[in-house]
Amino acid sequence: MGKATKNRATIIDVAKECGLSQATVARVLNGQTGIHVKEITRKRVLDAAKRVGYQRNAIAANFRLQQTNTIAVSIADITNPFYPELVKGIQDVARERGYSVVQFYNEWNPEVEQEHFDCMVRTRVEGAILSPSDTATDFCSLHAIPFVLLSNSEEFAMYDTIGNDSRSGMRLALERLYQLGHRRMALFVGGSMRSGVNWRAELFLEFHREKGMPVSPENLLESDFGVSSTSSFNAARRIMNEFLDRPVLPTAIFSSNDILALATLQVANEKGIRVPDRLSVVGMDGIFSGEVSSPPLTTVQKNRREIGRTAALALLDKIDSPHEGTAKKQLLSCKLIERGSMGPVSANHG
Amino acid sequence: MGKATKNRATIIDVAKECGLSQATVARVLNGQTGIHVKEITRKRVLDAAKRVGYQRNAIAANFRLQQTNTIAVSIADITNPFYPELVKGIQDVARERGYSVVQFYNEWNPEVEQEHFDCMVRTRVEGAILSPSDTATDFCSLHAIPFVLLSNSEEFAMYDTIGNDSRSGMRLALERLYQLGHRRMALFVGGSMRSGVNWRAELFLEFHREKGMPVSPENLLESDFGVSSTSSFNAARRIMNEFLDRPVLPTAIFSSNDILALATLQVANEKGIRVPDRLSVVGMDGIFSGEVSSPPLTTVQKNRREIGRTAALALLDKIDSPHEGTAKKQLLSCKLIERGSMGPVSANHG
DNA sequence: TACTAATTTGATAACGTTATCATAATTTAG
DNA sequence: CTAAATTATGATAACGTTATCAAATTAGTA
Repeated sequence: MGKATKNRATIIDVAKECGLSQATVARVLNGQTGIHVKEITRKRVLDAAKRVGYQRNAIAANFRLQQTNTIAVSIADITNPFYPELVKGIQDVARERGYSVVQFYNEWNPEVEQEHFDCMVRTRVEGAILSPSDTATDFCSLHAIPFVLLSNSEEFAMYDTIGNDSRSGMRLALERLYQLGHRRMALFVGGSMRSGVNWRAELFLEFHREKGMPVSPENLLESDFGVSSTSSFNAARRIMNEFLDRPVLPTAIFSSNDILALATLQVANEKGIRVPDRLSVVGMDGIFSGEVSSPPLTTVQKNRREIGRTAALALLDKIDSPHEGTAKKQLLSCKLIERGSMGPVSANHG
Repeated sequence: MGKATKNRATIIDVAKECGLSQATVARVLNGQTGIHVKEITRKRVLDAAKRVGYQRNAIAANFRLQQTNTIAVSIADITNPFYPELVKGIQDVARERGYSVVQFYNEWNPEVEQEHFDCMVRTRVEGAILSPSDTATDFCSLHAIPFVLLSNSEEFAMYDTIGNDSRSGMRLALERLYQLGHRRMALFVGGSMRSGVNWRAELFLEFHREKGMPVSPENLLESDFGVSSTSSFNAARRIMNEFLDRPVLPTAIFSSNDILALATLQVANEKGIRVPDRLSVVGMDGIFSGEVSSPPLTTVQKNRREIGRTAALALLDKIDSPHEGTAKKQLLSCKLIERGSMGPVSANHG
């Protein structure tokens, strides 16, 4: 019962209604371009279609054409504030080009992710945009369906990837902090399953070497990876609650994402450590929460909408011409958004 | 070129491979329950399927069965922090029950919304969860597709709706503020296209009448509706920038959503109006940004995940048994989450 | 007019699956 | 050791659309 076995009007019903063949009706209603049909019969068909309430059965059409006009998006978690904008960018481009988008959320679970891949194959999506749940994610079950990855990790060098140039973005922030007089900085990274954690630390150390600044190891902070924004945030708070009690603090903390930075900000506020007067806080991503914090968060903004758009365009290109030689890697540049949480080093910095 | 005309193995290929009829193969691979097939032939089929790399063609199956196992979700904007949680709740339930979810974002545009409805009909989704872009939204193009609405507005009394009991939630907050000694409160509402704006004001006034408190009209604030969170936020900031300069301020401001409240909080912080000592700020929704603000935002939390789950369950019920008499209305209760932005009225309140 | 060329319509075969019915193989009972 | 009951397999008709080809109509030209 209740199955969608509604007797909806088909092309044949329309044909009967207007006394023409179903071929003609089909031509009028869904006709490929450059097909001849008399104006008067067109009208006959259209009227009849309206009378019987015809609505094209897309399942049948897709089946006949062996195509779905659908692309898949696989991400870990739509409630992670990073993704909605990205998904929107994808949707925008896809709809423009007549594609539907179906989303899969794997909750960082590789098994679920694999199930999703199988589902993509079964449902014959025509392409996929994947944010791998893990560096070890195996794409071979996707067979012949074209896909691009959302990643800036080296691990996936053999695939087409779209990501942000986080390295340059991070340098941008560090340079600006240096320029503002900061000489004692901390790095706060979140353990992520996906990316090799350490390039940030390397870059941080390298930057300090270049500038001839020493780095105290206790200024390299790492927080647990959380399955949700809230849990990441709370983990980061715990770290900062301890760290900010130390007698000698850095003048600036760069965090590998905004959630860590917001936790830093909140704890600093609670402890009466004035931001940015005594501590500059810089994040990365550019999520909405950073706009509404007090003070607003300075951050290395990733243009998430643009990543989505770019990924979708790359995928659609690939669908249209699957030949391709080498893996293409696109790195979108980041932008430093200077807001109230960053300032020059002032006299009262110990 | 590039169309997904991959020659993927079909049931017939498997049949050839193992020397059995396609009927038998079909029985093994996708068989309905309670069908007899010898264990040895089952194995023959399974092996052959693996050899040729058979993956069921879901388009063909859907076509044959005239069903899609898909439900649609129509919302305005996934980047609005209210929705991702809700969508996740829907996805959870849907996947549990074997349904896929396809999402539509109408950007508050009723024409786009109608296009989406048409698309749902064409693609034969088996049900829809709709967050109407407007009180005037017309659902008749959905024909025989079962749907439920996400709304707590009276306007849609004739349909099945799932929403939050925002009225009770708001009372919860006002009562608590009263209990904390607040006698001079302001109401800050965002102009929304969807809901009759005024029930909040009515409730606010009614509450004050009950308690025998006067209401100064200048404490009824309204902000423009923004198409994005950022624009809502900025509009609210403008209002508050002016309002908080007045000589005599309320001791508490209740906002109809968290974004307005966060704008209030930020402007108050900028102006050195200490929250909650001199001003208590209470929001509504329970978005993530409220957890990470300084101080954290007290808010009337809507359990968005639960709304999603409830809506999905209601819809799937409706799909399974479409008889139904009267429209069912479910109002989920809200919860007051007390965080740092609310406190008792203190001596230093003018 | 008659004959070709262009245009317009109609009949029909796929697409890959599931479900129905018929047939073949096997078991059970008398 | 048959007849009936059960179990296992096969042949085939849908589902609604699009695309191919053939047929019919109209227009164009000598």
